[in-house]
Amino acid sequence: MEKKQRILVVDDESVLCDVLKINLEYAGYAADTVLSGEEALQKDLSVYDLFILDVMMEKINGFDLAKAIRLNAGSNNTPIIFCTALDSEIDLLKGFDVGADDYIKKPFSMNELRVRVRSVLRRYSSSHTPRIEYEEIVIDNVQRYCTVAGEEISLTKTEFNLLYFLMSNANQAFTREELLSSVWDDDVYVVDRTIDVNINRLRKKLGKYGVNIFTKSGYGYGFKTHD
Amino acid sequence: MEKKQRILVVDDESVLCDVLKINLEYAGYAADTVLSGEEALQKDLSVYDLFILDVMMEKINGFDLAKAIRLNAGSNNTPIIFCTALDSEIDLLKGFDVGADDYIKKPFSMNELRVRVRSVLRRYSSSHTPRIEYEEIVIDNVQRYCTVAGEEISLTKTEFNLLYFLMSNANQAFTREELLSSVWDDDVYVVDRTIDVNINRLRKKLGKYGVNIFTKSGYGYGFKTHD
DNA sequence: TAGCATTATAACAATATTGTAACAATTACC
DNA sequence: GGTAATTGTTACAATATTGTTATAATGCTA
Repeated sequence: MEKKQRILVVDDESVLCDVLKINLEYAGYAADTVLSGEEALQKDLSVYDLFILDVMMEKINGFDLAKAIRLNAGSNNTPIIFCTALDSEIDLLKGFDVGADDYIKKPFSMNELRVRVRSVLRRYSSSHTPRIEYEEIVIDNVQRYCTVAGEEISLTKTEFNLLYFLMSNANQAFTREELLSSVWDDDVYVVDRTIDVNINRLRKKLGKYGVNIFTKSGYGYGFKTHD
Repeated sequence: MEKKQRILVVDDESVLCDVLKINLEYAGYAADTVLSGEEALQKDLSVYDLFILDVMMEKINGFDLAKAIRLNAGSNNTPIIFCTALDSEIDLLKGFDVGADDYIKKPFSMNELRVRVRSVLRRYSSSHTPRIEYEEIVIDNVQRYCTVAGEEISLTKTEFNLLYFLMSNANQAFTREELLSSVWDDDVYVVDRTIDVNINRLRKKLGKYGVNIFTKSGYGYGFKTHD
């Protein structure tokens, strides 16, 4: 089991903290929450892989907290996602050189959040799981090969990325939109049926394990490791 | 017409209860009031979307009541706003791991209260819960699975959304109109008997738990977690 | 309990979604 | 530059889902 990535959520609304914590943990991260910038600064910031900060908080606001995080040797490179309720704050954010890696406007859905978090972490963390195995499938992200029952199957880049993503997030269903934003580059636009085609290609190449890629009709796809 | 959100006010001052009730109802919520924690615990807590608790009450104080609410399966995620007269209690609240979602200091204006209530309710949405369980039924919005007694039952998109909605608002009856506007896309028009058919399909797939979907003749449907 | 209203259910039709092959566009590689 | 591999798109076939209707069953009220 891979080491979970740690996320610190700083928001003064404890409901939102709870909901975020539940959802992030469900998505496979280790999440801590604190209700203020002061509390955040008492923590050991170096252990986190991502910060999610509310912009508008009493005393220390999100911007100032971000600055403090940037000054801390152990966290000066850690990505930050801001939550904001107001458009005016977004403008501020963009102008502001505080190192916002992304922002998300309240109210947001948990799906949206998961996509952002994953995408930011993917950009920043070099620590991907190098190798994932499921039964006879081995997918190795360092050497970039995939074997099924010892035999190498040649996957194209897209197929590889898709399978790697699905397998590293096994037993979750993803919408086509989520897959697009998680597997494809941010700046390309492809129609969502493209995913179906790539799923189809993957299934064929996976042979008897093709059925492990499941379809949720009306929703999307996923990789299952059990029935 | 959207279903009104229900609020339970627990305060031992009956004048304050009345004032709160009038104001909350005026603001468009359905408000019930009780004068003690004991009375509160006799209610079906699962129908409420928010609790407003006085901290200082005889016998069961607000903190203990909150703990009880958190232990109840149907209300363990429901937000709580505490009312308190003393600063010392606020400090306690912050330190206390009871899941206070907000607090408001007495005396407060009705405006203040409405702002808090709206903000907490807006942030919190039951649809954010990744996973709901009731006895042997598990419905998981991340994996998009529904299992009954460990066995996956395959639900279509509509069936899934319907069950998820009913279970996340358990023990409430919804009219067909409400279900249409909550579960179906806004831009589709379907006749309301369609809901009966989908309810019927769900009941079949739920097997012995089919009876948990109750019919309120002349009104609509709901999901009950007890008799 | 009769009579009306409402709901349950099955069967069917209409729609929507997905699978797949073929092709075109793009990229990678000698 | 030419060739092969990759990738995205489209079209159409195959499935699956969804809504509607008709009729049976049940519930409600006087």
